[in-house]
Amino acid sequence: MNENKNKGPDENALIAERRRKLTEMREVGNAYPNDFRRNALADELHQTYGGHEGDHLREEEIHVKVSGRMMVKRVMGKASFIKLKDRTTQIQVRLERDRLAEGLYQKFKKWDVGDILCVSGTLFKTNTGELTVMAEEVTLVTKSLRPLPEKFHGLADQEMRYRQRYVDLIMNEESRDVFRIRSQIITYIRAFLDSQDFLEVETPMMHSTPGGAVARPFETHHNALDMKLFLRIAPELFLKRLVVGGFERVYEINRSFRNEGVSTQHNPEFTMLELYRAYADYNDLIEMIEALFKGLSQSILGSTTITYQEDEIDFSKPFARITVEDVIQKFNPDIDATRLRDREYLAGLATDLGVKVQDNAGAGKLQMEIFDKTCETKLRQPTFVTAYPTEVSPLSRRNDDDPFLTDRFEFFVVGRELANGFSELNDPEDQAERFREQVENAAAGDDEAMSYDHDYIRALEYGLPPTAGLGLGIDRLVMLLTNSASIRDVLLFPYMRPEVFD
RNA sequence: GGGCCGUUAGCUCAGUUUGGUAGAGCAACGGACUUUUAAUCCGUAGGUCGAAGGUUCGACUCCUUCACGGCUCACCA
Repeated sequence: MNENKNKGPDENALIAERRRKLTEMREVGNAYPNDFRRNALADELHQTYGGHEGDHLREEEIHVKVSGRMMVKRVMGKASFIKLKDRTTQIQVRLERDRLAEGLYQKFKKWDVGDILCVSGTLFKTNTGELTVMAEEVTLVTKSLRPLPEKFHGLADQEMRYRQRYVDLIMNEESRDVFRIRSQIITYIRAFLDSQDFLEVETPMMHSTPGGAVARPFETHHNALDMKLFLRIAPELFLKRLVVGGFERVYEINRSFRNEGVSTQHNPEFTMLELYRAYADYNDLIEMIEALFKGLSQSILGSTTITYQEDEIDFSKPFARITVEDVIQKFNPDIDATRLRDREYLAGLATDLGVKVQDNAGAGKLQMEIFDKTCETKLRQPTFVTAYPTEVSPLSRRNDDDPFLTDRFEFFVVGRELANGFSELNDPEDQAERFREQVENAAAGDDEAMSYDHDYIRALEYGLPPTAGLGLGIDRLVMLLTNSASIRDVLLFPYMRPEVFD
């Protein structure tokens, strides 16, 4: 038996048996060779030779070198079938004792499902027409010490799928597909923006003043400088500094961090697209989002209609647009439309809905409470809600005709917010005033209120051109396009409480 | 944070209602088998039933607390 220090957690008899096999391999040579180079991937072989007649293939004598993890092993006496899985898909291999070097077949029979093999051989087709490699040489290049989950059901345990994503990815092709699509979505977004002359940038993730969103930040500490730092809650204020600097079109596909609850739609760290475009307003962004979503669904899923859980979503029609006050009326038909900005009236409605009304909440804040309670989940089809109250939009440009409102929208699909955008507030004096209000709110106990960012005001004083900007939740977008019910299904390593190893 | 549900062999699951000391399939181990497709056939081994207490002659089963997870409500994004 091996020494204790070499053992991983959860050692059991199955692992011990495989460890014993590894020890035997070490005794007769290099147990972890790395000198084999394949010359074909499984899906290339299926595409190129899958249509060939079996007799034809025999005559062609096509030699290939493949490698991958052994997912299936069927030993039938002096011959066996196995399946190797590479990054594309699986390819079957047949091993016959009498075609292999002396004693090799006996060694192979001790290998386990999960081991990583390299095979050289010739293509042929089985009686049932499956493209298969007849092995001439076979090498075990990585011994797998841990047994894989059961082949038919795969890995079903949700907790283990998230904690040990590597096992989930080995076993569940649907899970691999989700992350392939995630990558395609991000690639598509980059191409979409790059083609419009946007510059991709990276801005700090550690902020001395958190800002750009309404949320509690994570705090950390810089030892050498002995100072408090915050993980960013949004890159917004840095990106707008870049527009001041003359990068008129910028974007960042960013990881941001918010110290809030965890749910099927919230992870402490999440990915967002933020983009800023000078000489544009929020209507231009609405058009961009509409074009982006139509292009994405067509390109990624091959259709402009998609199924998400219980909903059929149609991206082909023009997306709906409605103002906050109109949508509140639509879903609250008994409301008194003449009192939509009457704080006392709204406070009463909010209280009836179970909202704890804060003393410093104005009509705008209360409108949003009512919206969240009565409207949000009903916005199933793609909808832009516009004209958000200034009170809840401290970075948005005030509407020219109605100072109660800003030129802002949020984008909803399947009852969830996917994006938030607005014409940027580029009046430094108005912005300074809004920051002061936020500071007052913080003093009054609002622990999500923004801080006063002096350097950001200074940047605005140099002059931010008229600009529009938006944030788009990438994780929620991926959920939508992969029909995933939980944000954890689209995050490779979602946040989990630490596992206890004893 | 509240509510509901779950945690049994490496994996997928029975067993809990009605307490009597744990089962199957796959995987493993030994054997048979040269075209399988969740291969098949014979045999063997594998579990302090999430943890700790309690009730009981006796607890996987009933009760309490805790841990982790899922769904959901609240809060938010």
